[in-house]
Amino acid sequence: MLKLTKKADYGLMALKYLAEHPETPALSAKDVADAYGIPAQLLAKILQLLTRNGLLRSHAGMNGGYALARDAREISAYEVILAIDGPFFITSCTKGAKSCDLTPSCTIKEPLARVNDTIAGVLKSISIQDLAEHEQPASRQHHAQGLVSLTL
Amino acid sequence: MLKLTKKADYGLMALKYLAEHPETPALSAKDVADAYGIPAQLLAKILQLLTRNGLLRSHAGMNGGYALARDAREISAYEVILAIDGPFFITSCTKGAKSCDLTPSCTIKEPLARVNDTIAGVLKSISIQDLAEHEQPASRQHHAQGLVSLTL
DNA sequence: TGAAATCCCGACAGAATCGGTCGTATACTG
DNA sequence: CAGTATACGACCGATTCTGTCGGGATTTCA
Repeated sequence: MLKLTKKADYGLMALKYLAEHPETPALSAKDVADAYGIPAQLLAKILQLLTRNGLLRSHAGMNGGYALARDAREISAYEVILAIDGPFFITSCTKGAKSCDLTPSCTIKEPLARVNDTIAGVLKSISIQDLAEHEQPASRQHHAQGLVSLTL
Repeated sequence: MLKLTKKADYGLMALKYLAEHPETPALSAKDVADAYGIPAQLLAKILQLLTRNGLLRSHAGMNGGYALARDAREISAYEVILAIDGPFFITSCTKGAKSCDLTPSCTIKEPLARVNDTIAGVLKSISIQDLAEHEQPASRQHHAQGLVSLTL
């Protein structure tokens, strides 16, 4: 659990790819899809989503394609994920400010909301630029206490 | 996206409930389920999972039920989620140390692995105790730079 | 010993979500 | 006008998730 959808992954990969090719004025969905072996039509839809949300600029016609709408430093992973997967919230009962569906139960959500915020914060702190040069963003100081990634 | 399954939610709620009732030697799955309006049989399975993973101790027979296997302070949200949902990883292609399926593509995962570690760290830092007394754990110093939870 | 309470666990069905495809319409280029 | 490309809705198959059922084992207690 707690994983990104493939779509979000694809989206991040695509933006990264665009960030790595600043010389070309635009890259088509197919170009990017081929570069990574991603289903082209699927990626196309994802890029359209990103365009709708203002992260990309698109241009139809020959030599058209997509380009970053802003500097790669100004686009966060958070925005990308939000644009593609919609608003996320770590808790399953997510009716905005509303409490849990029927039961007055989920007293658990206040603490988890802070976890959610923390995650969002980390995601916001990661830019496409950071992905492109894949090494420590170094701007981050939370090298997370020891973590050897238990993930089993 | 990026949300816990209901099972994990239920599991956390149940542990919290147990932590809040230290006087009783054991609570049955039904007791907890009724307290929150959770499907009893489903919760039963979840509690069994937690027992198998050493987070709970169970006792059959009349007046049997479940109790925390350790102090609430010594059980982290991370363990609970791990026990219920299995190992998670934020990236979708998660073949352990292996890289992405076919394509040599996912250069995106190294940075995201660090995000994953950060999330895991936060989750590890939250104990059932923290959930029970639902206020700032205060042990956390990353009050996450400003975050107003954009989650839309 | 027998009944009741309770945990244990595998199998399964319905629903939701996700991944991916198709078809068509629209826009731009030359 | 022809070709390239985006835009977008509909749809389907696969997986995952939620919840239920049924049968079994263990403990308590009368």
